[in-house]
Amino acid sequence: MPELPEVETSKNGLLLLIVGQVVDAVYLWRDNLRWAIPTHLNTTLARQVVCGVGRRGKYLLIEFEVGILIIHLGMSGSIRVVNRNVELQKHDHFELVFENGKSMRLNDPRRFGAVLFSTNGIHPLLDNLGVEPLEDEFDANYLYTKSRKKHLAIKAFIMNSKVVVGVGNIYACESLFKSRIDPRRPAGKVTKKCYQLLTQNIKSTLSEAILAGGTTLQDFTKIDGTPGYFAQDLYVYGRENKPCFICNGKITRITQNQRATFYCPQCQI
DNA sequence: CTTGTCACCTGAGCGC
DNA sequence: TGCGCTCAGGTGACAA
Repeated sequence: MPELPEVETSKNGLLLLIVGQVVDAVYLWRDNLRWAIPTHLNTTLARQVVCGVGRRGKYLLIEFEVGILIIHLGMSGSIRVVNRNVELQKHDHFELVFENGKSMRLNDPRRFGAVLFSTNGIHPLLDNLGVEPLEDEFDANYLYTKSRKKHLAIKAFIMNSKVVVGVGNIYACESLFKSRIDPRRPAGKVTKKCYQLLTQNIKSTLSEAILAGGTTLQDFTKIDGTPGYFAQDLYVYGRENKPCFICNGKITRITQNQRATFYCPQCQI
């Protein structure tokens, strides 16, 4: 579910709601998600003040003086901030209760997400991550240089978090469509001119999705539990056999690396 | 090193 | 209603 815009949407919500708040209690409603949740968090974070909320790729970073709480939403995770007396929902796995009576809850049905902790600001999962797509260093030259001699498909290339973080299945499909690039093209054969288009379209697609509050297909909700509205702006994702908005041809669905790819065979070459 | 596949897990939707 | 099947926003670990 959550790609970069969804994580950014969650981050922005948390910035408003939990920065400056003091942790009253930490609840681990189960001991693991994708990995074990550090059991010491209830003592480590007690009485700690949230000093900031950040994001690296699709990782949410909740900053304390004693370290950083690292949260990943996996495929089906979402975060809500509610009053602490609100009843727990099914799949609420982790909870930070604050002294102001609010509670931040991580809900994740499929449990591909993660809750981790770093005392020194570094973590193996955050090492070796590629550039942020909305930063200036992510440009045509970067992708062009990185892709030379690569034989894998352009779609897999831009979804590789060691190249650029935060571009998931939806936005990869959408950005390639807007750039009129066939998702199957070998990354190493894509011209710099095409990469110019592609980097611009990745940036604009992600930015617009952030403004719309992310894409809600099934699980994702914003901090207040309401859905994002970017789904109504999708050109190809989930539109198999529907007419292309540009040429009226049929949107096609193929499988690449066991992930669905949607594209227009007429427009994308 | 590069590329592709599997695994992790629950739930929705569909055909029968 | 219910069963069995397919599919779903991610990504680390491993195989070839």
